[in-house]
This record gives sequence, structure tokens and C-alpha cells, in this order.
Amino acid sequence: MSPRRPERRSEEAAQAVVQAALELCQEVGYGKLSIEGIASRAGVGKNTIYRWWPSKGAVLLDGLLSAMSVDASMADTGDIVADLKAQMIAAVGALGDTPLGAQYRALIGEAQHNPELARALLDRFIEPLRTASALRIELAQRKGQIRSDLDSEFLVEMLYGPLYYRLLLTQRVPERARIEAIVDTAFAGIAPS
Amino acid sequence: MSPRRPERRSEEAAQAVVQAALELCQEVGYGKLSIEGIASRAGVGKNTIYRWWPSKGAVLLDGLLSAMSVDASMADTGDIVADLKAQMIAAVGALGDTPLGAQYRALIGEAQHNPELARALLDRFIEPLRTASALRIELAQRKGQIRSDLDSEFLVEMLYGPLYYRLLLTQRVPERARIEAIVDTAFAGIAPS
Amino acid sequence: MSPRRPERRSEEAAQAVVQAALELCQEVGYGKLSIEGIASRAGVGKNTIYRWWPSKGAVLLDGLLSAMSVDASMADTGDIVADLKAQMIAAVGALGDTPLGAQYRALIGEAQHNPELARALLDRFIEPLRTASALRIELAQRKGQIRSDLDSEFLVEMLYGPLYYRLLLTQRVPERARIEAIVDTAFAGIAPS
Amino acid sequence: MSPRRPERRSEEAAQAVVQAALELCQEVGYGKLSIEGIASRAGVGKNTIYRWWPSKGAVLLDGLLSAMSVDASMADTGDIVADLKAQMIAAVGALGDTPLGAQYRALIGEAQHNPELARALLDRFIEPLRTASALRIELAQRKGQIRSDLDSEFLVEMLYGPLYYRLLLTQRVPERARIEAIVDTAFAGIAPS
DNA sequence: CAATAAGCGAGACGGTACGTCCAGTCTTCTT
DNA sequence: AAGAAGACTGGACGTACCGTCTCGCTTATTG
Repeated sequence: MSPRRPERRSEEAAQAVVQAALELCQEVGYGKLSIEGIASRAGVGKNTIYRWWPSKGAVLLDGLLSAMSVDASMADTGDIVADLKAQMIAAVGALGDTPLGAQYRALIGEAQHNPELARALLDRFIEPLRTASALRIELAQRKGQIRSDLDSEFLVEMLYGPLYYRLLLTQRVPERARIEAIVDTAFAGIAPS
Repeated sequence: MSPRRPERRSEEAAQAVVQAALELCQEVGYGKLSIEGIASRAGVGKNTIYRWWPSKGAVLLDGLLSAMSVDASMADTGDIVADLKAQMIAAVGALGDTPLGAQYRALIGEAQHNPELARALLDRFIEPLRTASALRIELAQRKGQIRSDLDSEFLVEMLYGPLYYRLLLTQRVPERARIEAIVDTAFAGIAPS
Repeated sequence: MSPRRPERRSEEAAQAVVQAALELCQEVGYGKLSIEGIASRAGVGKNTIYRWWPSKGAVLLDGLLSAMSVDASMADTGDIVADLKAQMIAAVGALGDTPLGAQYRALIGEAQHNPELARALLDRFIEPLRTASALRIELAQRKGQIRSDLDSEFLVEMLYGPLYYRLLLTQRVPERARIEAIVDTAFAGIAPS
Repeated sequence: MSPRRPERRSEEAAQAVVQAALELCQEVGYGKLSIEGIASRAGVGKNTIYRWWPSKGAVLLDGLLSAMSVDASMADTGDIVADLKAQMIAAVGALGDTPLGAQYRALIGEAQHNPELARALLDRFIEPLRTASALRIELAQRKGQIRSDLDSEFLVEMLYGPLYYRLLLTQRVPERARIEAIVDTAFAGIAPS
């Protein structure tokens, strides 16, 4: 009845592949990362990679997920502004100027012309983060800390957009003060007082 | 003394290359775009491409620039909110759901792991747009239409960030109403009134 | 002490393998014949093949033997010339322009660089035929129908050599008249009368 | 007008390929000979091989031809029997128990299921030898040294057939005396005197 | 006004990696 | 306890491009 995808037999092979991909990507960069290289580094046949992943990007996405052990939940201290700042600072700390960050950016880049990868990236990484933030925002809206006439997803984009602009377009990492300014400005608005 | 970059002899060859790159990219997608393919389509020797461009991305960037005939200037009707909305709507119209938009996104993507291309893209495309917007914003600040305690570049990021978030992360194109909401919300702030 | 070759448990599996090999070889040709293909066609695990045969050639040799149900005995009508002609015509009929012939030729070909297969082919197919012919020839020698100063194996080679020359080098099949000419000429000699 | 096959640019590459193929074939055997191996040994890209040869067999055929610098002409001392014996002994000396002989046999073997190679082998190696022998035989026929009621090609097969039988089927090399016996017997016939 | 250099098309070259197929071994589950 | 199923490492396949390199040919100064 079910498609009967066979069980992944060799879990250690899978881990070796993902690990090798992460290492190699840091050593030679995403552009020169090759499935042959991953296979050889992992001591694995190429087929084993092709059996379980559709592209090198997919392997790297698995690597990203395992390395991040992504904590989608967002703190709730009662202070939405502080919570947002903390979350954004943490995110930039993890995915900013780090090897992992470079891989994340490369994945977003590859996704621009690889719809399959785009889907996977969205479903398994970006959406969970979006949702976590959106939920926290909705809570704040119910508490009257944020305008409640705005869609929570829209608010996520308003807040995180400036972060990604920096990350992807100028490839510089916003420092702490700038992140705090983003949140403060988003709350206060840019119209003259 | 100087590297003696020779004059570009064959202007028509250059145009054929750029044109072929644009066409091919639309036909087969950025991922399958190859310099061999461009050369063959353009009826040009591979060397002619390597002589003038460092990578396929650079060719495509030239194509993007020529196709956009980028108008960096930003209208000034006196109403900064209207001008920003108009500019953003126009930008999304040109670079959103169009073939050119796909190429632009692919270039941003490639730039994530190709510093040389990142530099060129920034200098020749993104910065001019940023600057144009920044100048218009500074004018508005001087007129008291925008808070003047904020850096204009920062303001650009606050306004355009949400646009790029949609474009690059969810790969959906913000429709007109959403763009207007972005500007309005940026001005008004998201704090409860 | 002995290698303990286990009993062949599944006789039907063995037959399915051999049958599948024959069919596949006719369909895709010896060069593209693979053990994987045979196993899958036969509905058999690859191991089952590796357990009983050392190479795809060995499987095919079994197929050849079973398909020929090789009749090593040679008719004895009393007329050695007629008997030789009949035997050679029959052989060419079976192994000449037929699917089975193509497989036989492929096996001889493979044997040129596969000593193990060469040995098996010789022992189980070629030698029995040689011996049958040699025995019939010795009988004829005793009856005074053939020179008795020549070794019977040598005579087999003199008679069958021209047949195989055609078969293996020019890959054309000698027709009936030519076969008869071979025998007649071998008897009469090529010296001018 | 003509198909314009481009001139072979790098003659040294071609020679390196053929040389590497000969060496490797002797070292690892025809069965384990691979185009990758040849390319790597020759210090050549795989494409360079695929550009000029359709299969590893074709490379080896070139090697065989160059190593043999095939002398198709056949001596004419006036004594056809002696000439035939000399030619056959020489042929067996070159292609019998030698590395080159193993390659020749492997090529004949491969040709059994590779029609393209079969054609090339026939045209460039076997036919020239056949023709040389046939011409010499026709001369002898005109001199009355051989029955003239028989086709010269047929005679070639009668004489060389027993040689190839040994070579290809039993993979033993006929020694000098046996070769002489073949010729003598072919002339005298096997009918009792 | 030759000659002489440069750019040009074409495409061969040594390479790297692709994605596929198969070899031969090993493991798991079924009968 | 043998067999089917098929995952595993590994090697080679034949293809596509990479970026470099000759080739002749055309063109455009420049001695």
C-alpha cells in the first residue's frame, strides 16, 4: 500500500556522508563541493549518496539541520522586544559569520535555481523558524504588545527582512547594536515623531 | 606599466555573448547554463568569453544590466511614502515574477559563494539602487518626512529587507497591497497605538 | 576435508537463472549481459548466482549445454566422408547463424582472456565433440578409409579448422556446399593431380 | 564537401594512448583493461580517447597494427610449400605465445560480440593477410603447384583454419613440426594412399 | 604598404565531476 | 538454513564542461 521506501540500512554511512559534506564544504567552499569528494571522504560509494539524497545541497541541508539541532522554540520572558532581540542575536550568532552561516547562505543561493532544494529548505528549516517567531508574536499581540491588525507572518518578514538583506545582499553580518536598532525601529516606526 | 587591457575589438561579439547568455538562461535555467553553451549559441570562441568575463555569472550580470538599463534615479513627487511605494512596486514588477527576476535571484545566489561576483553585483547593481533610495530618503529626512536620527542606509534596509525576504526565502512575489503595507507599517511602527 | 560443496537446493532457481541468461543474451547481446540483469530476470538473488557460477560466461555455458543437449555421439553409416559432412552440416546448422551460435562465439571470445572459462568450455563442450569425432575417425582409419599415419586429433583439427576460421574470423557461416568441399578437399588434398 | 574530419592535432597523444594500451593490456590483461586506465597511464584526458577511438578494442587494434608493422607481403622462393610453411611459422612466432598474441586473440574474442570492432579487425588486419596469402597461392596455381579448380580464398581457409583452431579453441600454440604437417597433409590429402 | 601583431572562430587538449551501471560482498527478513 | 531482496564499497562507463592551448583567418595599426 505504502510506497515502501526501504529502511535506511546503514545509519553510520548516512552520518559519515553528512559529516564529510560539512567538513568539505568548510574546506573547499560550496562551489567546489562535489558528490565524488563527499563520497570519497566519507568512505562511501557514490550510489549510496544518490540513493538517499537528490543533490549535494540536500546533503548539506541535512548537515545544517543536524549541526543546528534547530531549536524552533522561542523564549518567552514576557517582554516581546527583548525576546525578539535575543532570538535575532542568537540566530545571527549561529548563522552569521560562521562556517555554518556560509553554508546556510550557499543553500539559500542554490535554492534560487533549484526548486526541489528550495522546497526542502523552506519546509525543514525556514518555515519552522518562521512559525516559532510567528507564534511568539501572536502571543504578544494577544497581550497587547504589538498591533493586532497585522498578520503575524507579515510581521516576521518586517522584522527579519532587514537581517536577511544584510546577510544575503551585502554579506556583512549585522552587529548586536544594529539588530537592536532594527527591532526598536520596527516598533517605533520611521515616521517623524 | 599598466596591464594594458586591450581595447574591446569586437563589440558585436560582446553583445552576442550577453544576448545568448540571457536567452540560454531562460531556456535551460541558471544551473545548466554553461560557457560552452553560450559560446556556441553566440557563434563565438570560448576564449572570447574568457577574455572579457571571469565567469558565467559575470556575463549574466552584464546581461541583467543591459536588459534593465537600470534607472537608478528615484522619482520625487514630494510625497516620500508614495515615491517609495512606486519605486518598490516598479522594482518588483521588473525583477519579481519575470525571467529577468529569476536571473537576478540566481546571481544573488551564486554570489553567496563567489566573492568576485558578489563584489561586481554589489558595485554595479545593488549599490546604485541603494544609493538612489538613500538619497531620496535623505531628502525626505531633510524635509522632515522621516525621522532624521536614523542612517539612510539603515532605512533602506528596513524598507527593502521585507521585500527581499519574500523574494529570496519564500520565492513568492509580494503583490501591490503587501508592498504598500510594508511601507505604511515601516512608517507607523508595529507597536500598539 | 573436501570443500564441502553444498547440495544444490533449488533446482528450479538454477534453471531459471540459465534460462534468463539465454534470453537476455539474445535480447541485449553478450556484451551487455550482466549478472544483475540475469538475477532480476530470473527472480533470484544475486548471491544465488555467485554461489553456483563463477562468471556470467559460466552461466551461459550451462545454458549452451542444456540448449544443445549435446549429442556427442557421431553417426556411423559406414561412409566416413558422408558421416563427417553430415556432422559438420548439423553442427553449423545448430551453432552457425542462430542465437545459440552467437552465444557460442561469444563464449569462445570470452575464453580468450578468461582461462577459467576457457578450461570449462574446453572440458565440457569442445573436448567431447573433438573426442566423438576423433573416435569416429579412428574407426575409419581402422577400416582403411583414412590414412592411418596421422593422429586422429590432428585430423579433427584439419577438418574442423576451416569451419572455425569462417565462423570466428569472418563471421560468415559456411553453406552446405562449402562444407562438403572442405571434407572433399581434405581427403583429396590440394596438390595438383 | 567532405565530412571535414579535423586533423588529428596531437600525434604524440595518440601514440601515448596506443602505447599505454599495449602496456596495460600486458600488465593486467584484456579483461581488466579500461579506458580510464589507458587515459591515466598515457597522461591524457578520457575525451581524447573517445574522440578518436570508439572502444578499447579499437585502441588495441591500432596498437597491434603498429607493433606488427604488418608485412602483408609473402615470400616467393618458387617453392609454394616451403613459402607457406615459412609464412605460417613466422605468423605463429609473432602472434602465438607472445603478449601480442594474447592481445590478438582477445581482439578476435571481443569481435565476436562487437560488430564494429569485427569490421575494423577484418579490414585492417585479417583481410590484408588473407589477400597476401591468396595472391601467393594464385601464383602457385598458375605455376601448376596447386590444384587450380579451387578458389584461392577457400584454400587460405583450408590451410590457416587448423592453425586458428589450435590458437582459439585449445589455446595451445602449434609447434614447427605440426605446422609443417598441416601444410603437407593439406597438400597430400587424408585419403589413404 | 607590406608586415606584424591582435582578436577572432573553432575546437583539441588534460582534467574533474557528473549520474549510471554493475561487480562482488554482506545483511536482513522470509519461507 | 537457504533464498529473495537489495544496500553496501568500489570501479568504470560515456558525457558535459572547465579553463588553457594551438590553429588558421581576418582585421587594423604602424614601422
